[in-house]
Amino acid sequence: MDRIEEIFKIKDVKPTAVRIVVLRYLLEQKKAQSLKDIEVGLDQSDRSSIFRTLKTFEDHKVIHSIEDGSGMTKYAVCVEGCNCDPEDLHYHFYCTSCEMTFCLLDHPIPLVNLPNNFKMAQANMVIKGLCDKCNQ
Amino acid sequence: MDRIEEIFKIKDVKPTAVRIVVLRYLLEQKKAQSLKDIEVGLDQSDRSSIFRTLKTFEDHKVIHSIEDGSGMTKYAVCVEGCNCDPEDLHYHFYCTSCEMTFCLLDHPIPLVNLPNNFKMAQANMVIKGLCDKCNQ
DNA sequence: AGCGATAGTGCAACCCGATTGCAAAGGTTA
DNA sequence: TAACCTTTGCAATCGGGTTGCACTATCGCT
Ligand SMILES: [Mn+2]
Ligand SMILES: [Mn+2]
Ligand SMILES: [Zn+2]
Ligand SMILES: [Zn+2]
Repeated sequence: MDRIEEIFKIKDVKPTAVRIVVLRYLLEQKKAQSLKDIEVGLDQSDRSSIFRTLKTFEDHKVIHSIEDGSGMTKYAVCVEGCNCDPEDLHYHFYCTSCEMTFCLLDHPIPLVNLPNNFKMAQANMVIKGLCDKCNQ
Repeated sequence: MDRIEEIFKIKDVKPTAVRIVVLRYLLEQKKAQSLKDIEVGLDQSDRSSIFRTLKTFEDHKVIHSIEDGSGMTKYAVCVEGCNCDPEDLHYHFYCTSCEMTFCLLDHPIPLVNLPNNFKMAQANMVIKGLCDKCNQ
């Protein structure tokens, strides 16, 4: 069973035509993708179908979304075993020059001592600056 | 000299009618405000004027913006001495129940060891969950 | 296989926060 | 005062995101 089939099975998502091409596309990318990126990258699928696919994927923790401040939500495939719990979260890096957004997969976010009685459920942690390519 | 005059002077912003009411309004708030929040809170100033005022304030580090994932950028007045450098940044908390966004002023963000040659300039760190009021 | 129920897709329209063009109003300077 | 620059208000526009709806594919059952 290949990676894509496996993900659909583990995350309990029915594999459909659009879902398969979107997931395959996302798995090929090195940077997080916006809805527009995916639409352009696939060039035949409908935007609203991709949109609903992304919602489904996010609900089932196939992907996670990143608010990088660019105005477009970005999406990236979750790593194996990720359940999108606080301990699964990682930093993201947004390069203000090339406008790429990366998952810093080996940079888990630290536990933050919140004020009394505050309860953390998720987090969106984005570091902005210059990536290695742009920082010459 | 009161706080408002002082801020305009220190941050080198010319105090104009709209700027004065916007800054005064922001200083009164306990939670970060969206453009819409400010427009409603002031109820006579024009949205685009407020918008441009916020841009001016942000450029001059009078306020900082927060992308909390709600779809509306939020703004909060910087504390005295803040220069919006990495060491001045703090976590934010977005309550998914009451939809309020707070500055966690006494929670500075930690230094992150970025991959080789990456350079951090800014950050947008938002923790999401339930605030003390909503976490009953 | 046949049939009704359910889920997914494509298209077009809409929503709404953000942004801009432009002319009027205000302020500054010589 | 006259020329100039800045700020403001209004209306229009942009663009990402979202939704209604009809059509199609798939599923569950007989
Ligand atoms: Mn990620
Ligand atoms: Mn803040
Ligand atoms: Zn870059
Ligand atoms: Zn709350």
